[in-house]
Amino acid sequence: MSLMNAKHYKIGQLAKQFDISVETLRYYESEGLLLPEMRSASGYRLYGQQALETLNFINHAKRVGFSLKEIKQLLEFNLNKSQHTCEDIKQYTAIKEQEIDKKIEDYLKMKSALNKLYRSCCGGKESAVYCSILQALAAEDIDSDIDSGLDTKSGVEEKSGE
Amino acid sequence: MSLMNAKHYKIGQLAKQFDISVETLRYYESEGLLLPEMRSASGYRLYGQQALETLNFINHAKRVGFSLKEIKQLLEFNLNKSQHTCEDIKQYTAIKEQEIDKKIEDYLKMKSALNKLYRSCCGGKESAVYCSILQALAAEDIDSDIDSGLDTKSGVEEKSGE
DNA sequence: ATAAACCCTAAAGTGAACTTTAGGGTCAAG
DNA sequence: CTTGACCCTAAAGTTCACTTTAGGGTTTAT
Repeated sequence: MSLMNAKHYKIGQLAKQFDISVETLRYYESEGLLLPEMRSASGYRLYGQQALETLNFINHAKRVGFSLKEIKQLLEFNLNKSQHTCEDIKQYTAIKEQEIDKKIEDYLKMKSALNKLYRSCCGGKESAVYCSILQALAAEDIDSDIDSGLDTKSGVEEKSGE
Repeated sequence: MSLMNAKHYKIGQLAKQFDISVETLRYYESEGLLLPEMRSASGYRLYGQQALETLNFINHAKRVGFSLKEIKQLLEFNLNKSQHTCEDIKQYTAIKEQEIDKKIEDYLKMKSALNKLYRSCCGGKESAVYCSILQALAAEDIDSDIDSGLDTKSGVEEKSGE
């Protein structure tokens, strides 16, 4: 019953297997994502099969864009599968997908604006005095939402002395 | 000569014009991006026309994805246009575009992997015990690069006591 | 003249995911 | 028996772009 002859890994061995740092593993522990199965007499962390699976799960979840906080939640889902529905889990990924869509959209906008700048410039060896990139960045109307009150709003009149 | 009757804005007025916080303006100053033209007798920051232009430049540059550090560099380019070439400036935007391309690529990969998970799941009200999303995240081979040495590497043998 | 609205500085906090530092035990090899 | 590789903890630092806090002057309207 208390006989266990399963493999156990010290933190450095686990780190090497997954190509991450031991500090990261300790950090994951501090965040409640990956607890060692036990400690040796001298206090060394000993990880078992479960740790390999958890770490694998963490890596996969990271790869699809989940934050550590979200991964913690997903690990809980996975641990208590029976308490949750497919609907819940699917919804969780749907929300993440929307977030990622938003980022893609934002970056695509940036890329397009940036590429417009890029194409506008000759890129030659002449001085940038008339560089159209700098001109465009300095222009007041790439996107006009700053033209309210520039002429009419109150300003502080500065009279020579002061 | 020392007679100047240009408009000057106090920090709160400038903040309102650009719809940002006064703290942000002070932060930009601390980062060397936006210096007030002068100070009033009581130490209030007074911004002039130049500040409006700089802030406008900052906003445009932010919108296309430049960091504040990079914007500082761009402002320097803009200030000393004649010292730089179109080639330099164009190169600067090209590098940024590559970075953004990389991000888009990364996020597209995430989206695709995530969507694959999404589509695999029935999303029903039944328990998640066999949820294919959780199964996929727990699987060891979504992307096989962790199969080296799992069976052969050294492990710590743990014998009942200890 | 007083209260509200505004301004100032310096320093610390935020969040994410780690990394680094400092100081100190443990274990295997030679 | 000591050296080097490995492990431990607690706490602070990193990056980015701000925000918040604390404590205190100034200006404006009434």
